[in-house]
Amino acid sequence: MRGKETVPSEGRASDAIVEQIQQRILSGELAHNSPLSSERDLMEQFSASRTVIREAVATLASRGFLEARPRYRPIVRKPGFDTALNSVGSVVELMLEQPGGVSALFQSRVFVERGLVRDAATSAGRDDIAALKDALAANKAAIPDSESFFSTDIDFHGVLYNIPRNPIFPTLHAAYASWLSPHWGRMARSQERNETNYASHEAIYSAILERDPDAAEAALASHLNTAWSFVRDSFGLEG
Amino acid sequence: MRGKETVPSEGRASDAIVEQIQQRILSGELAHNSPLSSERDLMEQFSASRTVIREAVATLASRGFLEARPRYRPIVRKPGFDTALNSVGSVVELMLEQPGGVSALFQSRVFVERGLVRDAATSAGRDDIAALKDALAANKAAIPDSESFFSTDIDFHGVLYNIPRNPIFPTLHAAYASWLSPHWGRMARSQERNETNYASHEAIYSAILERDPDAAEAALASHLNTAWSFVRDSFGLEG
DNA sequence: GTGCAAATATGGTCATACCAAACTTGCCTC
DNA sequence: GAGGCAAGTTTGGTATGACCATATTTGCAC
Repeated sequence: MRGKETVPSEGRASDAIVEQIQQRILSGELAHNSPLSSERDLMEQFSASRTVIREAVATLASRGFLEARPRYRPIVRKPGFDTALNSVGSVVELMLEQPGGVSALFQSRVFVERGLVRDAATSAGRDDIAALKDALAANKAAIPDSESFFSTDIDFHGVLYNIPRNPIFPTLHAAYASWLSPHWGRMARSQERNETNYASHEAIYSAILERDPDAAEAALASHLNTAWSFVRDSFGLEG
Repeated sequence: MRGKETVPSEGRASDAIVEQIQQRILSGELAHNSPLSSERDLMEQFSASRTVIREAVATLASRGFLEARPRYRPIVRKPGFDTALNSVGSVVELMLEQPGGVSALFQSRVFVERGLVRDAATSAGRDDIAALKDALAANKAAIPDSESFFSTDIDFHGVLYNIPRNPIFPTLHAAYASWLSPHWGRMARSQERNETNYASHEAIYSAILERDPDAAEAALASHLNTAWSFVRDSFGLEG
């Protein structure tokens, strides 16, 4: 007998398998970073055809539970907040190519960071302040080297995202960094600009130290909007 | 001859097909909401096996370019910002099941809306105010009916997300609504609580009218935090 | 023209086969 | 015994062909 009786009721046969494997990953039964069993093994385990197994694996991979490089064994990945961002990445990049896309994303970042510095000014703890101070110092030291200035710049802003003690924010920061960097990276750099940017960071820091939310927000908005207009003009973007 | 010579060089055969179809969708050659050609047609068009075609379709579906219900023809979807959020959905839901997940997400919402009402207070236009007023009136009228109060409540907050004129925000609002509703939905409702919530909305509206960002922010924070503590206590959540 | 039943097209699954690249084994050299 | 290399084996990627159940279309009857 060929084409065996197909289960008539349910939707997809692979769904059940996806569910089971997903549970095993979440429960730790399948360890993080360990390779998945071979497709032919899984066929036996679930008594399903290879077609279905492959479909299940593909689904899990698209959800971030497996990392499946073209010709290698899939690797088990226990997903975290970063996985979520990774899975949107491709779609977001398309959005960014549409008119106004980069601008919209950047403006949302400005919005978020305005809130972050306000909160920092009103409620940053001793350790937060210390972290900001360190990041600022590193940024200052990097002024001569545009490459590392770029990275310490990102780090300085990153400190702000840590202050809420909410894991969503650092993830968000990583997302902004990875999505916006491609555009920033193409921007001309100069020590002069580095100095300007450093001065802005210092102004933000000072306002936070002085517990002045309005000043902090204003300094940050001015800083980012200046940077934005520079990037925008660097290669004809809208907004 | 069976298993014809497989292209040795490239990684996945389906990738090229995915790319082409994706382009046709983005260019509009394949219209939004139109059904995709049948798999057997696509086999001819791309001279590929059904295996590869199906894999390509599955990939496109997972990226949100196609909506593939179990037994129907895939439907072409030109992705927008909402597609992106939709594709994170499954991962986010897992995050929410982890300790502190719901709390973290909700606190991020409070953060965003605090910023939104501040901006509304400083820069809402005539039409924004009108929209808020309408939403508020609808909310008031719905006080006796908890079901529609819930929905007009969401709408009222939604108006705030429209004010920045940035397509990311309405999308974000939809995301919050869909991710948090499952938890809200289980909360006990009463006309009394509806009245309390309505009063909060009115307070927010008034503060915006009076162009008082601090009052607006305070009113919103108080409103959401009260609601949160109510939900939290309703079924033992942390945070 | 409308309604419904038969015919057909289509997506979902199974089984089998073959290739090329990845991985394992084991022998051979230094 | 450590290291390297070649043969052998496993595994993922793809192609075919077949069959089921359901969606969709066709076509006849009223």
